Amino acid sequence: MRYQKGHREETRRHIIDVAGRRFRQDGIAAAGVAGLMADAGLTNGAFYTHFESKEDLVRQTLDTMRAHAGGATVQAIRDGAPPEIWLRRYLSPSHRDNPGGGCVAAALSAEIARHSEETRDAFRAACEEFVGQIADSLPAGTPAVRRATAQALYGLMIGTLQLARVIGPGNESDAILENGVRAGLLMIGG
Amino acid sequence: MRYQKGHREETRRHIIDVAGRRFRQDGIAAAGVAGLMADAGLTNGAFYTHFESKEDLVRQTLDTMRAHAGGATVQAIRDGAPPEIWLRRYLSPSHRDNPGGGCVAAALSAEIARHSEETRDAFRAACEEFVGQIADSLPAGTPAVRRATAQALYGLMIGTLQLARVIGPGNESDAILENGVRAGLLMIGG
DNA sequence: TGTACATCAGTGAACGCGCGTTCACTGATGTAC
DNA sequence: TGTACATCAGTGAACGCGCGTTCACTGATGTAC
Repeated sequence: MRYQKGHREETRRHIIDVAGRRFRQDGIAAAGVAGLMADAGLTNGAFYTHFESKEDLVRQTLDTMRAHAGGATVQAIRDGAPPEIWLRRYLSPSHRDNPGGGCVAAALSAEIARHSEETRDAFRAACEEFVGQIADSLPAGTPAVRRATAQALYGLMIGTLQLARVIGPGNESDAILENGVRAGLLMIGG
Repeated sequence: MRYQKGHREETRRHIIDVAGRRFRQDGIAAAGVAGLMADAGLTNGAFYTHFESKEDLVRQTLDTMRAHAGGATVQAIRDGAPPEIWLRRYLSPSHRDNPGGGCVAAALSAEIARHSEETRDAFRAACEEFVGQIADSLPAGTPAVRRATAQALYGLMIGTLQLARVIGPGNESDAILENGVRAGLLMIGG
């Protein structure tokens, strides 16, 4: 078969899309190339016509996610939702139980910290973009103060979501999330 | 050779000690059994006279760490240091640059969230003990309020340290840590 | 006291397996003449 | 218009490697008689 124009690029994006989901869900190391390609409806051999290596895919995946570092939360922020809304959305049971479509940092920061400088740079860019969006969404303060608050808020969000994920679905975990929301609002308000 | 009494138990503890360090430094999946045993001065075969499986070692390592979940920070808390001291110690460049001797949650929470329920239970126990110690160290509030604050504070600490680790040593990373300290103190004060 | 056997922590080679990566090949379509 | 070759996305078997795990064996010491 011969393919219509743009097919190759579409396939590349599709592989990245599948990889982004699997990486966040299972971890980078645990998501194998052959499995990713099978998920994408292809065989393992085709992988290397699109990417130099698995590490190249990781970097490209992080680059692509720049604008989606916070998962669905970033959309809420873009839509101009107030902090209470997107904070609750980030620290929700739904986000906790679906890491595959969620925040990259909450799912992968510790693992990526052990990758190459190049990969970490791609991750950092994604995080900084998200922090910037949080800062823009904050109601008050100088740019510097808002950025500082946004950064700490992001740390709180990541750490709290991870704790909730380790504990797993249930009342105790829900309480930790709710607790994080309140602490976050306090950080914004104070 | 024959070994003196308690030798076996000492060896077991030594393997756990080495594993705890390597797990936090390289991740659980990346730390292989043969490598761990070589680090402990033994050969791979002896591993299974001490542990049922690698997962068994992971669980036992987490159990052993119950009282050390926050790394060196927990000692400062026990010594009765005020929050500013141990918070600064947790969110320090030294802790950022030495995950092997540091907080288990900051290094492994995302990875452990993908392990079995049994392993996650051991991790949760370690975390709860640490949160309890943080709560006891807080200056004011009812037990429930202090516990809630301690939990959110722990989330902030974990997430902030991870962000600093991904960025790596440098001014930007140091600023994130300092920023986290200030946000944490604000959470305690407010 | 001397001898035969049991115990026990550890050795190191081997197992099957899945990983990331390579490569000869396929087959449909485009292009040159 | 017909034919020969180039292009290109993808196939699928194979590569070496390190993983977790197993197992026959070692060698020093304890114990029974």
